[in-house]
Amino acid sequence: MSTPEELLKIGDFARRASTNLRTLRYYEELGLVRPASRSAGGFRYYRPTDVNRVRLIRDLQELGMQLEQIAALFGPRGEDLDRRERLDRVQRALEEQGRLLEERIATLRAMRGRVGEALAKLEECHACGLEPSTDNNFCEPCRRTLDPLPDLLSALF
Amino acid sequence: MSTPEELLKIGDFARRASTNLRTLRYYEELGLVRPASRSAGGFRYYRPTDVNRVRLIRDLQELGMQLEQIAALFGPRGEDLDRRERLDRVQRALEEQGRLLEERIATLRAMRGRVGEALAKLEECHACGLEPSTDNNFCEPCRRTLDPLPDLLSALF
DNA sequence: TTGCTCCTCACGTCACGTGAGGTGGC
DNA sequence: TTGCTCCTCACGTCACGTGAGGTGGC
Repeated sequence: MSTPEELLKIGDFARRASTNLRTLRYYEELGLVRPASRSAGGFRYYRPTDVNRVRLIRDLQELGMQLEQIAALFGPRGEDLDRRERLDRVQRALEEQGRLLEERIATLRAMRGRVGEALAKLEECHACGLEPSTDNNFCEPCRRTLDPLPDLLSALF
Repeated sequence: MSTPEELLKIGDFARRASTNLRTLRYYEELGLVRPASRSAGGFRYYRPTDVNRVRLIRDLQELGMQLEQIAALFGPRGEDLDRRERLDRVQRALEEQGRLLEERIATLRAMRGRVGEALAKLEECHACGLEPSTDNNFCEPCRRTLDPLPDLLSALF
């Protein structure tokens, strides 16, 4: 016999999923995460394994996806899919997430590189005694090297 | 003589900054990016170097910062800061961005690892002939190994 | 003068935040 | 019965999106 998982009230479920009641009710409205059942009084009861679903939704949001896109990625969740369809759909969703992750990691690494360069240049600025003048507003371009500043310094000066 | 940078109308400026008019006007409302001047008829004119500022704002938003936090990170931008204060403020902003980047990259890498594991398990599923039953709803737990599914598969099945 | 760009309201939207007022469950 | 959790509206917010109706600039 499979252990019949204990259902959770929305508060406990929200805690396990690191989210809150409002968000869960909104996800339900969009059909993203539905409680397994309701009590006679209207209380929502959730399957513990569905916390994984909530966490995945949040992760995909962080990757820049809108809730409607996420719903489309998940596709219908009925019983009316056969084994093959189900496996294929899951694989496509995972591959899509993988693509988004690779892109994101690449751009963040590039950003990190630029931050490093800006900090290095800033070291030089500490050592340099020249004052910014109206001639080179906020030290742009650099009076010492006459080069333009790294973009990040240009943004922050 | 320093080349007096040509000022840009909001449309050209938006194109260079990969954004749009509404966003720039909203940033102005919040005091984040102000046009260098206005024409008699009210047209905004921007300094080309300020595209760096706009791009930085967008990058920080992608890292999860709100516009008010970004404004605070930037601090006041008046002429009334001395050289040392200015350099220190810029350094703090860059270091903060660096921290956010490291955190973000680490969590994205972890996510990528989990996607890889899920895809590997899915390969096994393709090879496995067992049908999901009501006993193991959507193959959870796995009927072959009796292990729980990777969280991502649990979320997607 | 014509066409394109820009202007200022101002209402709409997405993903929730935050009460108000009321009821369910151990 | 008491206290805590939950319920459903419903209005508010952040960061813009999207016209409406009008004017500026080469």
